[in-house]
Amino acid sequence: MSSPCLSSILTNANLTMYQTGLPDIPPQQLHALPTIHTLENRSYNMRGKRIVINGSRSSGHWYKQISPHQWTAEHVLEWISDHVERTKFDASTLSLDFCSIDGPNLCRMNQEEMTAVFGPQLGPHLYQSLEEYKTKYETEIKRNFEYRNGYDLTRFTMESLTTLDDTDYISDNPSDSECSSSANIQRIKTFLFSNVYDVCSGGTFNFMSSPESGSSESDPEFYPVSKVHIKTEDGDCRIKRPRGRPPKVNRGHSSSIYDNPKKNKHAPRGTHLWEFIRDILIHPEKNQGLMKWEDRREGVFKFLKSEAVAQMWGQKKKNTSMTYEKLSRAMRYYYKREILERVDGRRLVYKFGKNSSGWKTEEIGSGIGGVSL
DNA sequence: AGTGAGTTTCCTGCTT
DNA sequence: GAAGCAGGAAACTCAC
Repeated sequence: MSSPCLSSILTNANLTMYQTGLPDIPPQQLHALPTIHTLENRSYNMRGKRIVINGSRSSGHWYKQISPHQWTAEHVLEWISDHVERTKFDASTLSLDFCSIDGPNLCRMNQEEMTAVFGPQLGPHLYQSLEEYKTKYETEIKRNFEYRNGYDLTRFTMESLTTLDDTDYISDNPSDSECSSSANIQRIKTFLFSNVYDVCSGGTFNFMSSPESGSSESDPEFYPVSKVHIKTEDGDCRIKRPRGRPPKVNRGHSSSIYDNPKKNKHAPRGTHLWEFIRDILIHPEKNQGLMKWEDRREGVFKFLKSEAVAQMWGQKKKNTSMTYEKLSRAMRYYYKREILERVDGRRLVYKFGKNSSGWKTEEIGSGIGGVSL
């Protein structure tokens, strides 16, 4: 059975999935935008559980972020749609019967079956694409697990791992005697579940390919994800990420499409945050209601537009994800070095400390600190 | 290549 | 409840 409406169904499926109205943002900027990953809430089904994922980065290709074994029918539709679009294939010749197929069932199909379903032109193309996604996902997840837990998973397929039950004991680590088989399986399941469902806990990574290319030739990249919450019907279970800045992935691989083109993220000496703040205060032309002196002689000042100042600082450092929260953390580090002093009980108010310079009227007047009015 | 400085990016807990 | 503050932790870039 063929349908002339399939292409519109594919389009509708995509519209349904991507109706957030995200603008076209280059991947570098997408990577840096602070709020872009908080825009979507999504639901997936896995073994009868409804899972709501809040706050994953959106690329517009959700299926690429999930293992093919966990694709829903929507993801499969999205994936087919992508290939139909890319290959300029006539979607009207496709059978609608297979548009409700989900990832696990899709993964069970061999090349002949795919060709029979999707035709000799699209079938092999889809089969090859699916194999690529399966392989990459399995390899990376296993590698991450092995790296963190020391188990050798090479003899297991993704299917066998996701369907492990507690009677299977797969530890290859003889020193892991205290670890029961059940606990082991649970650990692996938890890890796989976390990876498959876009959960990042420090060393866990998300799977995504270039939104620009959208092609299977472009290698999907792993990158860290921030602030992901998972809810199940059993109750809210927020996955905690470890403290500290998440490690940057693909360190040293400058060819990555996600490498930020900015080279000098770190400000050159002489343009420290406190100096930037000071310059805003002493240069009225730079300070358009952003900050004000509370006590000029004492060096007490206040942020009037904290986020705007943070944005300016971010602009200077070529970091579009700068926020007042981050800026203020850097400000608080100045307390220890006595560049700033605490002003207790007053929000957005800071005071220059004894190790700061160039803000006093007499200094400015005599040109100390390289500042002139 | 190693190291330290100065952030940046997370977090939790508390206060306003 | 939101916003801000405080400070721990870890990772980052850059200068030396």
